[in-house]
Amino acid sequence: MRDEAPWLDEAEMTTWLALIGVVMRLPGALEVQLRRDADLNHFEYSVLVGLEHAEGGTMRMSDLAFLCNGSLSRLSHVARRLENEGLIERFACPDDGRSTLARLTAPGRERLAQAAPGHVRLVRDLVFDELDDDETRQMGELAKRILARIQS
Amino acid sequence: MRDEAPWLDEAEMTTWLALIGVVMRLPGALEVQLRRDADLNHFEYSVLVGLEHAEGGTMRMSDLAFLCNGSLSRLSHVARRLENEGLIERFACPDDGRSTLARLTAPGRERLAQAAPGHVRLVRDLVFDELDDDETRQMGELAKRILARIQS
DNA sequence: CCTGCTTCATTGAACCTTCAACCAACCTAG
DNA sequence: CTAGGTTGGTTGAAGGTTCAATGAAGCAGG
Repeated sequence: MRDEAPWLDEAEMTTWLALIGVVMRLPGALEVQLRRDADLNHFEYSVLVGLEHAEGGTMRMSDLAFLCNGSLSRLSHVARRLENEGLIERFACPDDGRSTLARLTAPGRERLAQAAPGHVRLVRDLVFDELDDDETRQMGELAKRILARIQS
Repeated sequence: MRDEAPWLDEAEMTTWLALIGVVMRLPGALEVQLRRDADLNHFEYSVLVGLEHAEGGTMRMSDLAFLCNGSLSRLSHVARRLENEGLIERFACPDDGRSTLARLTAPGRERLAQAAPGHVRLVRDLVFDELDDDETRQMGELAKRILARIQS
């Protein structure tokens, strides 16, 4: 309850409405394409992408959850679904008995290949085709600083 | 399947990871405060705020759904909950028999007053304390242009 | 005026996420 | 070595969102 301005000024409000608009609508826009092309939602897609970029297609559940911006519980449920579909597999970590490792399977890579081209095209359509190089850098820097605050 | 670069370049990827990070994590961060201070989720809060800013605290369901960046179906479910709690009321539109109007009640305003100070403080903490005036304007402009593409 | 199309809104079922409880493995101070 | 705390992960239940179906009301052409 420190002495702060009671609400946002006009410039801040304009920015906030645009930002929250993107935040609320972007996931839905992405999921339409992912569902259509590969029957995945955005979180499932990011799990598969996360594993694809990892050494040996393998990552600890905790690290994967953080990378995908989701809770461990959420990942655990999603991993069960993905495992039942054969897109990933899980096994105990040899180094730490508490940890579980998740690995991308060959069918998982295939599914990713189904989704990726359309996904990239959409991301370009919605974001990068609108921004020049300098604006892209600018947006990245600002988002990164805001993200750092959210994560802290 | 037009001839496009197969994936994002490094600058684009950096920007995308930061942006999607904000998109995935911001709602959760906001909801912690709203749930604690007023037992609302972010969508419910934005519904109440939308009505508060409207003439006579009243708005058509469709317009409200668009303003809140949600589907009409989602709003319909949420409106039922809010109405059961007495925070809003719904009634037929006199001008158009298809439309329903939603109005903010006095208890709704009270609930909003419970949530708002903490919400503003949090929005400042996460976003505007990190940005100077020029960056705020910059972010607003970029987000607005991206949002326009998502909405189209 | 009546037929078919579109808009506005609600509903139930399926699905997904969150929350809290739980358990096992690790770590560390005494 | 062991009791207590921390970390990593899973689970079931509760709650929220999406999707498709439904229906009422408006509108436009013949």
